[in-house]
Amino acid sequence: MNRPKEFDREGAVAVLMDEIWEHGFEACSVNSMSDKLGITRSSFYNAFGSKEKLFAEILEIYSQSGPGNEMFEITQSRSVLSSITEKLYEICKGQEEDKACRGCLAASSIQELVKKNEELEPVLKEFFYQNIQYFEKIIGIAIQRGELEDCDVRIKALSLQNMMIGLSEMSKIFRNKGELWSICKHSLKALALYGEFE
Amino acid sequence: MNRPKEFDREGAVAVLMDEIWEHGFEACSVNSMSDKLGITRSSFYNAFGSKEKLFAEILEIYSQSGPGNEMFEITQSRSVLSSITEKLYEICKGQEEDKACRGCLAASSIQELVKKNEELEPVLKEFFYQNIQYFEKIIGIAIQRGELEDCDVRIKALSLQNMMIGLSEMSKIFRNKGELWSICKHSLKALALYGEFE
DNA sequence: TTAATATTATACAGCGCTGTACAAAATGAT
DNA sequence: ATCATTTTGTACAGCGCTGTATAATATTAA
Repeated sequence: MNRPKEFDREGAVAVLMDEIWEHGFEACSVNSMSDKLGITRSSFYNAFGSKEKLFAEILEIYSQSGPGNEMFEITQSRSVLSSITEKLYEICKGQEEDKACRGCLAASSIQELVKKNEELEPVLKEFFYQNIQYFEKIIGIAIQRGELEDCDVRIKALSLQNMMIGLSEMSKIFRNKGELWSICKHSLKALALYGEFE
Repeated sequence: MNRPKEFDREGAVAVLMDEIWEHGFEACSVNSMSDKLGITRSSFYNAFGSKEKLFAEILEIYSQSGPGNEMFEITQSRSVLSSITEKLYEICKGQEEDKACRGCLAASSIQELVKKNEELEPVLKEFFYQNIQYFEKIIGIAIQRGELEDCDVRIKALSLQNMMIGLSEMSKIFRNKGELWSICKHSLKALALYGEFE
């Protein structure tokens, strides 16, 4: 009934996520992204609506696949703190090995979007609000299970988020092998959120 | 012997620091900055050489006046941890009150410069390296004075830096009154770097 | 007054980007 | 085969930005 798309939309979104992750939201023009995909700007606007709508879509995917909800794999049998610690270990290793120094997509976008993009600022904030809600939830579970002393759950969650955003940026500057994980490990222990794993 | 400048260079640098701090390095074009000062681009290039040289100059001033060396006022009579804590309290309060959500100039510039600006990347890194050196120094003093248990000074310094960079970005997202300081206080206590003040 | 010097003004030629508007092409249902 | 629909191609008109080059201007020492 209609002319079919000549490109794979899902694959395109993945490509553009990498582009924006690496070069940043502002540096990625509609022009350059269209070129990257080998399509025209017409097709871009037709498929994604706008750069903003595309980014919102990408952030949604990022929050499902990367960090975000169900970031830590919490199970009945496994220690919450170990789950947190292992995931952060993986993140540290990943960032140390990332030659492009991309850090966390959401954290890196704060500077470019807050107070600079009316449409995307609330989208990005919502991402972090949900993240914190999730952190609060699992920290609550850790307390219930007796893995963690009773404490202000929100402040603990925010402190963890704070540390993780810090890591994202630190990973771009301090590139000594193993150092990022040392910082993370020390900070987790300090926050009483460290658990041995494996 | 020569035609005098028709503008105050020192004042101009201060104005441009505010511009870049608020809008970011990339968003500030030579055009817009020249307009802001009411001078032509010729005069801009003549006075500052390039955007990059200007930024390096600004960062130098920032490191002397804002954070950076001698950030914490360490004296013989005063507790090192109290000095750290008080300074961070001031930073938190300042960021909470900052309507423009500017955060830390250096931290905010990481995303825009690392892997994106060959000339400024090393300048920005040097800023953080010096910062860490300074942190190591004062943490060493704290240990000497018995204010802090013996520990890996570098990791402690990096963890502090990590937390501070986190705060810079968190301050743009989480704007509840007093929350930033709560995070900071909790994290400082966790790192054993908290000291009462006043 | 003149010459030397530095600042400021004007202009150039080119680049990439924006969003839209309209035409062309490709498909499937009727 | 035609029609409706959607995607894709081409073009428009305008904007801001870049760095340099050359000319005009203002100052002061000689």
